[in-house]
Amino acid sequence: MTARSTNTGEGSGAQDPHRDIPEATVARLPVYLRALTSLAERNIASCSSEELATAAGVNSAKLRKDLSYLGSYGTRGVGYDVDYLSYQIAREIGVTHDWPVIIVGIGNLGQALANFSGFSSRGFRTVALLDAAEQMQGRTVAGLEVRPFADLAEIVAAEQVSIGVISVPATAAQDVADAMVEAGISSILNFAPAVLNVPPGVDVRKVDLSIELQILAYHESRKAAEADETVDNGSEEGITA
Amino acid sequence: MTARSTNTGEGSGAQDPHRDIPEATVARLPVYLRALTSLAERNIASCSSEELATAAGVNSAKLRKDLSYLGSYGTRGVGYDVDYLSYQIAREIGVTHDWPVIIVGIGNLGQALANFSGFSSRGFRTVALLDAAEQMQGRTVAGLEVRPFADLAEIVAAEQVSIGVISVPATAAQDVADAMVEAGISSILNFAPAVLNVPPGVDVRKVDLSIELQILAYHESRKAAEADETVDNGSEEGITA
DNA sequence: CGGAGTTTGTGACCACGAGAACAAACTCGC
DNA sequence: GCGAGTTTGTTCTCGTGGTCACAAACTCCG
Repeated sequence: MTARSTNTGEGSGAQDPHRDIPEATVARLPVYLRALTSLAERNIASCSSEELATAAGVNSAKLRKDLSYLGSYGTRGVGYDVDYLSYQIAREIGVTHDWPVIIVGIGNLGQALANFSGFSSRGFRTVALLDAAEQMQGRTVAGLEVRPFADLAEIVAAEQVSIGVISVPATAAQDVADAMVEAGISSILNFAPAVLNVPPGVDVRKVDLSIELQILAYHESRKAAEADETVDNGSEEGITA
Repeated sequence: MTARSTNTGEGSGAQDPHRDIPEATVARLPVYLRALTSLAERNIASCSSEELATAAGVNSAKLRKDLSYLGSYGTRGVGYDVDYLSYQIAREIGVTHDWPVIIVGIGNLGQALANFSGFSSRGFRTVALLDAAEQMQGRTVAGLEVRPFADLAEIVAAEQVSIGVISVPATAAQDVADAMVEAGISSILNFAPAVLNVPPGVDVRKVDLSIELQILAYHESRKAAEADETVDNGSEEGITA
C-alpha cells in the first residue's frame, strides 16, 4: 500500500539525513509531540523518558528507542529538554510549516472535520471544502465557503495541496480518490468505508468508524463468553496456558 | 505452535470456544465482512479467495490464513459461499445481534457520529446521546434526545450498554472514561486526543484525526526530500500526467 | 578530583505477522 | 471411474516490532 521506495541502505547511523524510521515509530511520534506540548504548557522545561513515556501511554524503553531513531537529543543522567525535543520531533514529522489540506464531502462528518480545531493547531490548514451536491454550494462551514467538486484540480494547483481528506459516501470514494491523484495529491486520509485503489507513490490512511466498533465487539464477545464459562475465575486477561 | 486448527471436523455445531485469533486478523475481519456484503448485494453467491482478497484490498494468502483461524468454511476447488462465510464472520465478531452504544459528547463530531449510518447498519444501535453542556439538553440529534451526562450510569444499566464512544474535548476525556468504567462499560472508542487510563479488562481503541494527518505529513516530507535529491530519477514516483 | 547515583542509548532476544510455496481436496470432462 | 485442473488450508521462512538488560555518559557531592 505505502510506496516505500529505494532503501538507501547506507550506514544506518543515527545522524543520517535520510534514516528509515520504522512505521510503528512514525505512528507514535505525534503522540510524543502532543505529550511534550502538554508538558510545555505546564511550564515543565525538561523530563525523563519515564515521565514522557507515561504521559504518552507507552513503555519507557520503547520511547527511548523511538527517539533514538531521530538522533541523540537527550542527555544521560538528565533527560530531555522539552522545547528542544518538541522541535526535533516536529521537524522530523515535517509539521514545522503548515500543510494545506482539502476536504471533499461536506456532510455531517466533513463539517465536523472542518470545525475540528486539532487540525489547524497541529500544522494543518484547511484551504478548501468541496462538495458535489448542488444545495451545498455557497454555504459557509467553519469560515470557508463550500465550493464545487469540479474546482478540485484548480485549487490543488493554486494552493500546492498535497494532502486530501475524503468524507464522502463509500460509493463515491474511489472517484474522489482518482480525481485527487489526478490533481496531484499524494496523501489521502479516507473516512469512507471503502477500499481505495491508488497508484504507487500515493499514501492512503483509512479511518473506519464501524470497523473500530466491530473490533471492540469482538473483544466484548470474548469477554462475555469467558465470563460465562469461568464464572469462578474472575481474571479476564488470563492467557490460557 | 499454539494454533488449534485442523480439529473440529464437525460442521456448525459447538465450536472451540477460545480460539486465539491474532489481533491483526481481527482487525481485517470487518473488512472481509464488508466486501462479502458488497458481493451479496450484487447477487454473487460464491467467490474465490483471490476475488475476495482484491475486493478487500489484501493478499489472497493472507485472507486464506485469516479465514483459517475461524475454521474451514471454504471448499477446495470451488471457493467460499458468500452468505455462509458472511454469517460465520459475523458470528465470530459477534455482530449477529445488535450492540447498544452510547455516545458522550455531542459536539460537531458527536453529532456526525450519531448521524452516521454505518453504525446502525453494522450491528450497532445508538441508544443514548449524552452531553454535559446545559444548552445541549433536550435537543434532538439523529432522532435521539440529548440527555445529561449524569444519566450515564442509569442508562448503561438499563440498556445493558457495554460499548461507549467518547467525543468530548481532550481535557474531559479521562473523566468521561472513568465514569464509563464505573458504570460498567468495558469497551471504549475514544475520539478525544488524549491518552486514556483504564483498568485491565477494559478495551480502548483510539481514533485520532490529527495523528493520522501527521503520519501522512511525515511521508509527504520524505517524498519531497527524495524528489529534491534524485531529480534525475523520476521512475519511482511517476504520476501519470 | 573521584565515586556514587541517575538516565540515556543500544544490543540481544523473542513474538507476531506477512508472504511464498506446496500438499490436500474438490469439481469437471471423458 | 479417473485424470486434469482448480482452489483451499497449512507450513516454512523472513522481516518487523516490543521488551529486557546493560554499558556509556552526565551530574552531584564530598
